[in-house]
Amino acid sequence: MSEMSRNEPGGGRESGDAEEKKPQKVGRKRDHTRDEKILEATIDILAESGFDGMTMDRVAARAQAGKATMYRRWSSKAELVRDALAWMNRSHLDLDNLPDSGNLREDLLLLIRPQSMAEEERKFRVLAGLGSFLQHPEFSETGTAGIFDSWAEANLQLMKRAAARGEISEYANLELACRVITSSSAFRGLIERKPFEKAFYADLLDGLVLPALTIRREPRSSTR
Amino acid sequence: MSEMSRNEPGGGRESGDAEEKKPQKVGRKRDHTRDEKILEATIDILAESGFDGMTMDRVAARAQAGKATMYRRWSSKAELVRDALAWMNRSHLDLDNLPDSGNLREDLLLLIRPQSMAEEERKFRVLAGLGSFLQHPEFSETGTAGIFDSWAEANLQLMKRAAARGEISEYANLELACRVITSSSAFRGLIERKPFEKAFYADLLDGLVLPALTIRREPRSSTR
DNA sequence: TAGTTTCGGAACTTTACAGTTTCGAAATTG
DNA sequence: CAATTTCGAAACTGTAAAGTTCCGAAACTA
Repeated sequence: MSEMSRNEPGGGRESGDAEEKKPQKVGRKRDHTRDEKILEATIDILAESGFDGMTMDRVAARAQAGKATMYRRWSSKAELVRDALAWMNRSHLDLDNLPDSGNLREDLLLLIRPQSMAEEERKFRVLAGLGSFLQHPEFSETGTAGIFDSWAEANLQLMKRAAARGEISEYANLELACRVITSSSAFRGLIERKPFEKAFYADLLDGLVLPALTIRREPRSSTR
Repeated sequence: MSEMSRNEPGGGRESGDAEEKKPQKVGRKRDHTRDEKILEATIDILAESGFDGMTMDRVAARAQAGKATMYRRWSSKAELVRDALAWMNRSHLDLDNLPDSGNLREDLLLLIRPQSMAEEERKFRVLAGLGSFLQHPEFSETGTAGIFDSWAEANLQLMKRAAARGEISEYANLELACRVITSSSAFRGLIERKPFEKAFYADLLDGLVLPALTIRREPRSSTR
């Protein structure tokens, strides 16, 4: 988040220099509830129409805001989108409250409840419509890391618990398995643009991931 | 390919109707070597700067062509890009001349020779920069199918041969394994934008795909 | 109350680029 | 040769959207 601040009453950090911009206290205060409304409208429109279809005028209209209000907070469309992505990804999976059924397959499936998947699909749609905006490396991480990393981390914890239970092989490459799950799901959602169905996910687990994790013998070492 | 034709000497298909446009033979002939130069410049710039960074003026300048020449062949930027993608994907993997070392792992690795991988990475860069242009379903297939499908098909044939040799389980889901290989590679190239190294590919094979394919017991049936 | 800053809304300016037209030169045909 | 169509190059047109400015009203401070 990098919003410009000018008439912020709370953030009065004392500056060492004398000629610094001291927090002015005169005038109407900035209404922070507008921020979220604008970010929400931004994500809404990104999900509907992608980056190119998202115009500042449309966002302003959707958020019932004036463009002056928007440009007082974000100096460009790129900055607004960057912050909107961060805002979208603020709700991570709750890593402290993961399913624990005693069975890895069940745990992995419980992770993708229909409710949370609707959210994720929306995020996918936003990402897919982002297009070449994701090109810029500075924004690429903001856009993707928030979604895939937290999911991969959750999967990894489930797998580690399964390993501790002796449910899967001690030789299994858990990080690789997690990457494959997220990669395959992302490819399906972002590139193929197919809906994320439970059957697809179950096939991926049963046909490839779980068999590989439960293999008994040591895998061949990689060639480097 | 859907280029407009007007002064084409060769394509004189006799028209049944009397008032049809008959192939005129007068005037300077169209120089077909310009087509390829323009398509090449298009792909060049797409790889460098993505769809948004590719302007018709830039392509014209790079190809040493006039814009009139371009619009005589393609009626819009979208058409030009579509044909350029098809042109880029004209060199498929040679499915009739696949490696056959007698070992699946070796075959799969032989498929990604460094030389062909440089080509593929370039294609990945083009696709990544295509962004929201890929949104349009009509072009999505042109863009992705040419790259991933032929590769997945080659992998599938190698796996089928390995299955015939008894090298991998009869229960293995070969199509799924191929999809996972292409998906993971595409995610790495398109989303993470990391280089496609042989070590990554070998890890994927050794850590996940080959173990899953060589599993002995029947996998759990998928939940639908 | 006077001064300042916010608000939504709308008009405005600027810029980038797709697509069109024009130009003189070169090919091609009859 | 004359007519026609191509070529590269450049000028031109139209439009969409980013970014700016102005407006009257509201909120806040001193």
